[in-house]
Amino acid sequence: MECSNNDWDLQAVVRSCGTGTAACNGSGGSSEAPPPEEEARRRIHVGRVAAAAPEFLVGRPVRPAAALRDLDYLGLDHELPRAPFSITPSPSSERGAPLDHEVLISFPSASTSGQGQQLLQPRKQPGRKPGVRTPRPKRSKKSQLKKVVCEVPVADGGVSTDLWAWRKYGQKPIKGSPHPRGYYKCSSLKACMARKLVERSPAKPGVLVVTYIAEHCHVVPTMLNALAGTTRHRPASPDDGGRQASHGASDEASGSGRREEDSADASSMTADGGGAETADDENEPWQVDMAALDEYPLDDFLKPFDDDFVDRFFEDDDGVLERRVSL
DNA sequence: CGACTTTGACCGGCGC
DNA sequence: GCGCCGGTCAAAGTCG
Repeated sequence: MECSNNDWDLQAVVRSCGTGTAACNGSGGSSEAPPPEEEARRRIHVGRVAAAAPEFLVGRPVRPAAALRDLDYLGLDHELPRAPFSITPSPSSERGAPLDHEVLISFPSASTSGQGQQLLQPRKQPGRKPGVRTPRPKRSKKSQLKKVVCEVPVADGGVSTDLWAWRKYGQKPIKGSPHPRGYYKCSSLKACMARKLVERSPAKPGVLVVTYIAEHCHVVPTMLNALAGTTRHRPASPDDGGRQASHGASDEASGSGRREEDSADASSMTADGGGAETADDENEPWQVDMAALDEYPLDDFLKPFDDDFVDRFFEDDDGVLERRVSL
C-alpha cells in the first residue's frame, strides 16, 4: 500500500513541485513548518512570482500523493519535497535570453540521489506512420511564455499538491544531460496551454527540475469526483522498471484518481488565475477550495512571507486568487 | 470506451 | 543559409 517501492517516486516528484509548495506551507498536513520569516524573505525573490506562484501557494491541502507515473525514468527515490522552497530569478531559459517573468523555485535539501535508476523496458514501438504529415499550427513563441522553474529534491516527500491534471505528451533526451526530459500538458481542458517540463538536474543528482510554462485558462480541477475513474494504477511489477508501477503506490490516490496527483502543481502556472474566465463554472472548484481554506487558513500560510510578496500575490492579474480568498 | 503513456517523426527556433 | 536541438504531434498500445 503505501508507496512501497521506488516505483512511484517520480510521479510524486513531478507533483512535488507544486506540492512541495503547498506542502511546504505545511498545509499538507506535513509537520514541516514553513521557514521562518527571514528565511522566507531571503528565499523568495519576487519577480513574477507573485503572479506565477499563487496557485500552488494557495496552499491547498496536500494530498498524499499519488504518483506520477511517468517520471519513473528519472529514478527518484520517493517523497516529494515538503520542505520550504525558495524562489529566485531563473537564470534563463535554455536557449533564449532570460525572461523577465521567469523564476526559479528551489527546494533545499535534496539528498537522496536516485539510486535505483530503472531502465525502461522496451515496448513495442509506436510512432507515426512514415510519410504521414499533418499540418501543424505555428507554435507560439516560447520565449514569450511565462516560465516558472522549480527545483525539487528527489528525496523529498512524494506528495503533490497541485491539483492540476497533467498528461504526458512527450519525453526527450536532452543533449548534455543523462536524463530525459518529460513533457506534460494540462489535461483538464483541451484549450489550456499550461505545460510543464520535468527533468533531473544534471548538476544535482538529487534534484528534479520542473518548469511550468504558460498559464492555465481554467480553474483547478479539484473535483476529485471528476477525476475519479480515470485512475490507472497498475500493479507494480519489477518488470515495468517500476515505471508505471508507481500507481500502485497511490495510496489514497489510488482511490481518487491519479491525475490529481500527478499534477505537479501548477501552481506556478498560477496562471490559472488568469484564465479563470474561461472555465470557471465548468469545474466549480470553489467548493473544494473553500474546504481547503478552512483547513488551512491562508493567513497561516502567508505568515512567513514578506508583506510585499503577499501584496503582489493578491494583485495577481487575474485575481482569481483574490476571489478565492474572498469567498 | 476513454484516458493515458510511449516513442519516432516532424517542425521551428537559435547559434554559427 | 545550414544544421542542431528542443518541443510537439500523433499512432499504437495499455489499463481500468
